[in-house]
Amino acid sequence: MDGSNFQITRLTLPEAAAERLRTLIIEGELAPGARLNERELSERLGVSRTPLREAFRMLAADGLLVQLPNRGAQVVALSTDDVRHAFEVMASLEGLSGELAAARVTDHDFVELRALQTEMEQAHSRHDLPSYYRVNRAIHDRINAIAGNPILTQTFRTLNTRLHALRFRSNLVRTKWDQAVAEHRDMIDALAVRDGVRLREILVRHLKAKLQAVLETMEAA
Amino acid sequence: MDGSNFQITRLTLPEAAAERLRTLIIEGELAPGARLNERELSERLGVSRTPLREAFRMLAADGLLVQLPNRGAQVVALSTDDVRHAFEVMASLEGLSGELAAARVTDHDFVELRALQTEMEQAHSRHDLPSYYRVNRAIHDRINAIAGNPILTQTFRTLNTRLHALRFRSNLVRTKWDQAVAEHRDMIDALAVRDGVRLREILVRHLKAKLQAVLETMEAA
DNA sequence: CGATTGCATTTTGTATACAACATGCCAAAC
DNA sequence: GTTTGGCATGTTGTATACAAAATGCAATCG
Repeated sequence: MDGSNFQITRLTLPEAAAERLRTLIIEGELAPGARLNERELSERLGVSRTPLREAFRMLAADGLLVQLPNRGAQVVALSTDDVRHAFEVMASLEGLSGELAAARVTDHDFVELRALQTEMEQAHSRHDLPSYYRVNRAIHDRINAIAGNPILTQTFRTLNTRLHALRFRSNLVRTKWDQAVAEHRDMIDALAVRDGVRLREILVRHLKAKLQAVLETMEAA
Repeated sequence: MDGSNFQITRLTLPEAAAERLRTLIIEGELAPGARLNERELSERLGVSRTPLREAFRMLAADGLLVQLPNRGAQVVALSTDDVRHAFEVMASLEGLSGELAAARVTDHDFVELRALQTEMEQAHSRHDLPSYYRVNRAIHDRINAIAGNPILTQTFRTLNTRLHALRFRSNLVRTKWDQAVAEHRDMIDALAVRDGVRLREILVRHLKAKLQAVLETMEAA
């Protein structure tokens, strides 16, 4: 990785449509359970029905839509059980990710992670939630990258995308936030001594806590 | 579940096309790396290009095809690293599956598994490889079902489908086969005493052995 | 009054014509 | 001789017309 990436990426029309729909779903513009009328949507997006249908298929593969034969597509409505199941799998994958990362982490990676950790603590003390989420994601992505298993990364990302449709961010109580930051400190420490087993444990526990927070948010709504 | 299922399932045209393509890929009729010409394939399948394209999108989501913009679809060619990575993730998921299954297994499940185990041993002593594979798969599916996490099942199935494109079955050396059967016995034993940790270990080890066998087959070819 | 059947309307599914793009070849320029 | 530009050809991408299926409503029958 040398950082210089000159590749220009033109999105294909179906990709662009899928991208747009994805944000519409995640931002709640298209509510869970909503039926998507092809003609209407194609007009709203300024795209004909053919590429829109391909976008539907992509989003269905992501688990963001379900397609019923002859009855079109609708936005998935996740049950609390779905969320529990997804987190169960994600915890396992994060654990694996941590174990692999501990085995492969380089000093250079470590410097980067420390920097991110500092950034996170600053966001925390500033009560800057958006920055916190951004850095949080960056740290987890970084660990995932260090693990060096693209299939793991992709599998995890897919599950994560599904859950994003919940928009559970926003209400994070103080004590949980403090705890999460502390857990991140522990993660970096475990990585520093390359203790894969401990890192796995921390990550699994971390996700369990997150699941609880998400379930509480869901119940509130 | 009452067993009586009257639902008739008509596959949609894209689904049917995808199904057909899937077997063509798995059976090697469409070789890894092969480019799929839309017009030609649509004629061979007796389907127009529109549903065929939707089938492409589904298979691309499964990871069986890659789609390059304006350059069509081609069958993925898995590298040994891809296989290693996939197995790494699958081992983790199987482990989780075992852990969950041990916590939830009922006596009735257990009777079924014992029956399958007996069937497997018979196939083994008959040197009946096809039956062995069938029962093997049934056992793993059963454990997965007992685990009771549909998202886990689906995630696992997706990864498994990708690997099936390799067609690594066939040459299984005697010692490995003996070992695999013994491992299955251990699995059932671990389930019997609901020892999730041990079941996890066995499953992870089991998959590691399978990976070795697959890599050897790949190198031979 | 309730259930059922047929019809009208809406919506999705498929085929196909046309547009945009990629690719390979050849000629011209340097 | 190598590179560049233009053209011809084939292949993918998109829009749209038409077919098939579902849905809602009203009329009819019990």
